[in-house]
Amino acid sequence: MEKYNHKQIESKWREIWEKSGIYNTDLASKDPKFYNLIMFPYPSGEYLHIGHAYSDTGADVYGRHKKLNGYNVFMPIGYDAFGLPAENYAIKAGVNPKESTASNIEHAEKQLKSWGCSFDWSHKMTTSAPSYYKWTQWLFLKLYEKGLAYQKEAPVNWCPECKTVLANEQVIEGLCERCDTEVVQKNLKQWFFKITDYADRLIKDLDKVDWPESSIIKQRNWIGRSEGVQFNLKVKSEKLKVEEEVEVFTTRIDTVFGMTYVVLAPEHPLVEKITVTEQKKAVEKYLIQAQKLTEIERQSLEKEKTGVFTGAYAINPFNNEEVPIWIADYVLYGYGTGAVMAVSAHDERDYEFAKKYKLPIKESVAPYTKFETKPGKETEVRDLAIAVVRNPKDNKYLCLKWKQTKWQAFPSGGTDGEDIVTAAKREVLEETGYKNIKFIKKFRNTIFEEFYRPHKDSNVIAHSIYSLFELENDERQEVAQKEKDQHEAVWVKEEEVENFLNIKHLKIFWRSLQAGEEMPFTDPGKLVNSGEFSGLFSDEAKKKMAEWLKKKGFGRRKINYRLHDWSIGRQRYWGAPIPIIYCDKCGAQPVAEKDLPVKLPENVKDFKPKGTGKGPLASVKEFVDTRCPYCGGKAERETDTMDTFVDSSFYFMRYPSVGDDKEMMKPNVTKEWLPVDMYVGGAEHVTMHLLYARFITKALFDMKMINFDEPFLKLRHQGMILGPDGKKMSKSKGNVIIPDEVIREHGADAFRIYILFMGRFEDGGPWNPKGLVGVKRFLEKIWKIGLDSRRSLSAEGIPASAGMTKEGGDDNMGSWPKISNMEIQAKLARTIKKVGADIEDFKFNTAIASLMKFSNVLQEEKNPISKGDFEKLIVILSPFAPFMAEELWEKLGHKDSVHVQGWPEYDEKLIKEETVTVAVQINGKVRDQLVINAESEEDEILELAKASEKVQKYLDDAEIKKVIYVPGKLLSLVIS
RNA sequence: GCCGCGGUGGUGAAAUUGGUAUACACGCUAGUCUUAGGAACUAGUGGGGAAACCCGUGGAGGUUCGAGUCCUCUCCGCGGCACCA
Repeated sequence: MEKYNHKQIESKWREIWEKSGIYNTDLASKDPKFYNLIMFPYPSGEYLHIGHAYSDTGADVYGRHKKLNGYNVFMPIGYDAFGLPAENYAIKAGVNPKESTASNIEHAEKQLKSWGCSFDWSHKMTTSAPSYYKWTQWLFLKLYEKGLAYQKEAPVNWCPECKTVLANEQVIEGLCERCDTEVVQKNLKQWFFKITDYADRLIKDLDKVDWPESSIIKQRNWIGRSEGVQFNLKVKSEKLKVEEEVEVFTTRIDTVFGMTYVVLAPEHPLVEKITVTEQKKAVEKYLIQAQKLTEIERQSLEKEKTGVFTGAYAINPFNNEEVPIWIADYVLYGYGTGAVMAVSAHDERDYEFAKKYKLPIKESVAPYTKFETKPGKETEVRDLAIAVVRNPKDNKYLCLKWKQTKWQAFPSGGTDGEDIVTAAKREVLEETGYKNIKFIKKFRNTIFEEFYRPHKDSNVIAHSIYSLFELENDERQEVAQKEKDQHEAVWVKEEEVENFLNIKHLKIFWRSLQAGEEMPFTDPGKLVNSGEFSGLFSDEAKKKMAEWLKKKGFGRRKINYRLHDWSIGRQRYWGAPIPIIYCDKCGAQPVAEKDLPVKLPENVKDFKPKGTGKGPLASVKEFVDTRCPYCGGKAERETDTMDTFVDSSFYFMRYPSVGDDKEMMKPNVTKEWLPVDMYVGGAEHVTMHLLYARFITKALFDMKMINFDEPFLKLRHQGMILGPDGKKMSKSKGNVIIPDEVIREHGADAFRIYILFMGRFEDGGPWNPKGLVGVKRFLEKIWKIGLDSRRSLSAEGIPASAGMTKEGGDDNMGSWPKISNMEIQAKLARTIKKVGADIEDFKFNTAIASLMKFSNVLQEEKNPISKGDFEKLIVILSPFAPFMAEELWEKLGHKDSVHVQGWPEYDEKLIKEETVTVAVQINGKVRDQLVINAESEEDEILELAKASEKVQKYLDDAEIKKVIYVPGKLLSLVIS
């Protein structure tokens, strides 16, 4: 029999497919469209690694399944070829990036073609080609027209190694994402895209897409919307001649009565104006010190907070109190107003700072917990003294276990006009009998608790004040019977108190007690010491206080975002030049559309970055010198190029229109083919590429150039394939696996199946080729079933063993039975259903498992499968093993391709099991299994179960109290 | 610290979403065939026990007739964010 030779088969079909263009999509076809997109590869000089193959294969299986289901599937491919990594590679190799990119692409293409993916190569494009970046520049002009591209002097992230500006998203823990160099801040005039204008819609429209929930959350957090108020405080400083105000942003206006100082970021413009003479020296010293710190040092959490007093004061508009104004670098100039109101009692950072500089701490919000109350009953408001008695000898706490209710609590009671400490002491004596306890301290915060008291049949709102005592000795007096009936005193170990008393809601109190100092309370609660707002809950207070500020003209509601505008200028050679011309007379002028593309000069000898703040293009005279498009006078070109993420923010819109030199997007084709139906790629792109692409889409939507405002309807991520050592693959660790060798040895089909079989698509994990043999066996099994004539029947259905020649000729498919036996028909139907459903869910691993299971059935089965049914198997196998499926399809006598067939139909009736196995549980444990007719009723099954020997053993003199029947699954008996 | 994901046999992993835990595969053990096999096939394979049974999804509680799945707490691993007021 002909052996399965993957090399021969795969190269044969690769060639045939390429010639016939079977995967080239007719975009004008009437079939329903399906835009199946993968994130296009970045040919940086490394081989495409196993992660690319993984992602593309998953997407390909999905796309092939769609195709078999009648969709006109478009799976284009191209190269993201501009940008830093490609350029750095070229510099290292000592060649022009254009050359190295071309050879990198050539190599990547070989790899991509070996994977057997149904890419449409006829729509290929490369972002570094003038025919592409013409549209990158065009996009820039459109955004410029709408005021969404602008220039400003701004502190930017500067990588001294790459000698360029980086977007915030490209700075990872203070280091350059490409070369791990420490990023520094530099003030430069920079081009930005105004993505912040879209912040709200970028959050809101996440509702419209089918994306992994975790990615939606990641984007939402990245944009970081927070609602608050912004308001002004008058500044008092001997230095000021005119009145000044400081504006602050807060999300916790409800804590404003607790403000004890104000902090300005060191860069804040007011710093200079308000600092008093006396403090001038100290402030200057601090500013110099702050400036020296790098971004990482400044942001490191371990670093103790530092700051300096300006000598000036701000006036809290709510109570006209004067509070000192400090400067501290824990306040960021880039967020909000660069100034904050500090409330040390209710904010961790302010608390830490206040503690260090001995600034006052003032409570304005108290914890409030509402427990179950009984509506209709009288509600009493009471001051409650709570006694926390600690035994210093064994570190246990005195608690009460209530008898009528489930309460477990500290001794406590109403104050009845006494002072808190006296009341607490008295309660301990009355309730527990302990005579000698020593007062240690009183907890600062009042804690509100609302609950129902069964022993008094009323509700109470308790204003609880906690006091700490230490037990001096064991001396006790007799406890009154009345008290004894209600509760019993117990000593609880410190580590058990939290659970015993169920005081989760008192966490702040308990933590403070343990820390030996009172920690800030940062949750919402009930306002205290807050003038007319006292008594309100945080929620209402926020509203009322915002209204109050607005009415008085001090401030307003404000929404702030963590997201910054997208800095897109790069002082590098290998990118699309920004199409702007600077004229002495007319200023910055956009290049006319008809003059696009502004070509990147090719014969540049020195394209290395200079580190001067200007890119290498600045020294190419022929490039720089030009004419003003407005007045025609002498002018100079912008020499920055665009961030690569601009290239990739619209490529998916360009694909269907590739080849059109007049328009970026042909209206008809675009309307038909976009948005993208399925997008597959890595989760590492969520806060960069995916966010930028959504922004650009919305901007173009607003310009009425497209009729959709979300580019990717469905998104799926592949997991990360790690090196065999379980670590992230990297060249330096020497653990990079490239798929080429695996494919050479085992074939693309085996590789595709194995990589998808390893685990859940979105999980990934360490690469371990051990299991590949199993997949190989599976493929060879199918191959044999298809080819081995010994397994086949004569046309009359007589088994081969009954007389047919044992050895058929090579390539003889033998003859097939007219129909498969019922068992096989049923199992095939189930397999078709399961595989289809699993692919749709991206559960490729279980789809493959069910194919394997079915192939095992065929192998064990003495009566083989009919030709028609075997063909169905080949069709559902074809997305996973496109080469072998095609070869077998041909061997079965077909002239057309297996990849253009229809997904096989199956009879739902076949799927229903005739008999089912029902488990019989007794008190939750499986005791027997019954094989019964699937149609059986509960009564019948119960009788059968009772008749079972195994069940009877348990039923002896026991009474069946309850019967639960889950149809076709299990019968659960509860017996006494 | 915050947000998200995960922890199941010797290994990679399944589990219809509250219904017989370990499908499928690797590995291992035994056997068949073979001159031989890193081949193929057959049988077995969570742990304990001779068996009846008992125990088992990181750990501790809870809800339920029934929990890998839900709730509370906790430990560990991974990813993201990180002084965002």
